[in-house]
Amino acid sequence: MERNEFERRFFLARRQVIERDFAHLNDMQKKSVLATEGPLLLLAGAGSGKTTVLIDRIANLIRYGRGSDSPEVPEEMGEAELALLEAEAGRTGPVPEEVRELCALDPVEPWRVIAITFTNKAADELKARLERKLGPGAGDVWAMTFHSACVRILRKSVEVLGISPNFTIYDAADSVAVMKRVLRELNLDEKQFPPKSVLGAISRAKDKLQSPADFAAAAEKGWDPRQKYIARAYTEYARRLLAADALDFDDLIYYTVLLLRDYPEERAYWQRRFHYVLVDEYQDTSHAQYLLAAMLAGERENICVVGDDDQSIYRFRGATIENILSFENRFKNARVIKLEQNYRSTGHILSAANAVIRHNAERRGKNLWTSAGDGEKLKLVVSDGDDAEAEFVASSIVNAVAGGMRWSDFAVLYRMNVQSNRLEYAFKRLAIPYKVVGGTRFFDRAEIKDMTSYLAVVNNPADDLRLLRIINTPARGIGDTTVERLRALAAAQRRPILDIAADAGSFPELKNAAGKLAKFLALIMELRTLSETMPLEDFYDALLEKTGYLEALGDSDEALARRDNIMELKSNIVSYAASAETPSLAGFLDEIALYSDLDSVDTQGESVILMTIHAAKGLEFPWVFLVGMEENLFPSSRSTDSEEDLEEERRLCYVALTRAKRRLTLTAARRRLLFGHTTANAVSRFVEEIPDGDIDKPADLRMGSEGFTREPDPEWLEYRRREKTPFPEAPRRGLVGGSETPRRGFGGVSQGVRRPPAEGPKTASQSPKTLPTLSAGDVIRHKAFGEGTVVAVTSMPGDALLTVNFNGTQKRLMLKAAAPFITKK
DNA sequence: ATCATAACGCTTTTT
DNA sequence: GCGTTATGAT
Repeated sequence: MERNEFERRFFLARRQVIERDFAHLNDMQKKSVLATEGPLLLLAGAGSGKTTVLIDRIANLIRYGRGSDSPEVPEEMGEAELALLEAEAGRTGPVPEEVRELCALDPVEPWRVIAITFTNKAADELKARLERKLGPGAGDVWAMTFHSACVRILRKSVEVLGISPNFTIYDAADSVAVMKRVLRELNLDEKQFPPKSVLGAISRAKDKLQSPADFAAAAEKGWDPRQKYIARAYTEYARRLLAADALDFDDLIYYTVLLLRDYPEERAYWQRRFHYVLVDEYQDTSHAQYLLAAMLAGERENICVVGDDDQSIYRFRGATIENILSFENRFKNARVIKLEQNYRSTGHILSAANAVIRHNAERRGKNLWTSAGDGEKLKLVVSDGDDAEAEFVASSIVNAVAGGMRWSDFAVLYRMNVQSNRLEYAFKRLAIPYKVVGGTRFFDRAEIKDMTSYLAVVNNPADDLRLLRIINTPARGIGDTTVERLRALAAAQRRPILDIAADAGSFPELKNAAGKLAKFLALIMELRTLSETMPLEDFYDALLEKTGYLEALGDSDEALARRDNIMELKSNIVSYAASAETPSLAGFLDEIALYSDLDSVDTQGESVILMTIHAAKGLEFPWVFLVGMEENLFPSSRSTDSEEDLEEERRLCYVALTRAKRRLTLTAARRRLLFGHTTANAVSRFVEEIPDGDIDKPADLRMGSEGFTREPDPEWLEYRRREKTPFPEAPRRGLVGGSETPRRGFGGVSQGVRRPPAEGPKTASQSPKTLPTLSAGDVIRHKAFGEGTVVAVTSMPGDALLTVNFNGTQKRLMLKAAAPFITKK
């Protein structure tokens, strides 16, 4: 046989054998996994098995190297090996180890693979699934966010830029705090120069790799005088951060790009290190992030980016679809593969999502399809007010749980965090276990910021921002005047504040405070020493003790909550110390800077999840409620006058719709209390964009006539069974049977407005049901919680608070709200 | 220095 | 409507 012919056949057979390992994938997915070499753009629709592809791709690299994609055949391979491969090619099932070895062509060491994701959540999932697939060796793959990857690179290499490798990371709140001080110092009015928008301008500048000097030069040439002031703010902001050895989020990317661009040895080092670069959520990357990925890939150009232009929802913070749209221009021989088969949702859901997104002009075009069947139509439910909307959602969930679903099967998605309030209120009344993701963050709480500021100062005494926060917390007699003098001296001498404090004796204006400053300094120094000798969690205890923070809190109710939070931080430290390879104070600080509590969402836990649509990206739920489908809310009023903004909102809607696996309920309220005013908005245009064939909605939207959710239907039970989730018991007829309405407010019951009575259910709302009379000791049966004993009844105006013991766990229920779900035994 | 109240402003989404 | 911050009083 000619060597040419031999090699052709060998390559073919090898590829077929390798394919056996990925037989569970569809053709497009397989192609994506096997195309290991060169630039690859993967357009992966929602629910198209993108993560699976990413995992298998990495598995393929590690197992077979270039084997599936390169025609190269090792010299030593001969006819015997070919015969073996060709025989194996015809078979199915897992490939025997010795055959695998024949197929491998420079298998890739795990640490040569970097998979960059956008969120920690995604990175963690990637890591976990890689580990499951490949075993512990997978731990060496760099699966992390852009920001974490940059921290790791910078910790090793940043010194050439003249920045300390022990730099501190400033989060968004820190940045704002610094900027406020900068603006005050520059005498810039915060109204004319809102800190956040100045920071936004700086952020955009860094994305374009503009230094303060570059920015100032551009501002000089430009026509907008404001830019010159912003340039000054940028200069001073950057100066302060550098003086404090601090980098903000953007700096992490910015400096890494500078490092790779301007330092050939560093570039060479990192390019030699990584042979394969993968970027997830590519549609959400910024220009600088694209540069970073491209530079890491280097001339090898083994760069695989995965994204969905229809799911780009972070344009407002610098993400640019341009990256996706122009990938093939930048990488000339790029391959492009579309993944359009959806494994998540049923037909009507996908059809609705496709229909909505089709209204966007700026996109590559893609159509999701499924073989799962049509499933259920979506449903639109219009309530009178936001309170009724929330109650509808809450009672639907209780009903469904009574019918065998689990709390964790549900997600309630909304546009803005403030919308969670109403929902929470309704959920509390019905004692529904729920979790709100996002909103006020744990690490943003004052007492937590205090504690982390101590940790930050101990770790980096030059961190003036954090130092100022704690220098007099708890009060130790270092007042505003002293602090002001310290700051003035520090600014004048370009020295850290703590340095000045240490030198207090030599400044006459600090004479009065010298004693107190010395004490404070001694405290910090002592803590520093302790931090070097003690395990992290013990050090934290020592910190609490030496600072006297807890005592200073007092013992009010609020203080108790704060204590709880402080102990919660401790458990954070403990679990960090347990999981990190080499736990350190610096490592812990990195972690809390880059991780939000968004990352700890467990969709496993037995709770309903409430979150913004943004936070839901990448997640899926059997039943999704998408609330607040009203004009001015979604799409947000700020986005309706620009076509680009509107398209981003529509993509957001697309993301929301594609979160649902089986059932999707949209809700809108005729009146809503928003920003202090009652507003009445039309139903969202996005709802109108859903074909009638895919959604059930009231014939006359303004009138409303929808009923109340029934018990889950047999289809659901079947689905649950398929998912192998145990059923508590078969649904039974409770008090809320059929289409009974548990509370007023649904079904278009008007509130004193001249509106024709709705044709919907009206029984309960028109003649209020007599509330069951209950007293302590009564045994009741709750639709969702089962049997329980009433422990206490506290009467309240027009209602009563029940404390009920359900099988050992106590729940508090409002009688009126819970009545429809309760039967007295 | 600490507390209370008033005023304010902020209402998109977050690594 | 909310929470945060600025201001003033004790």
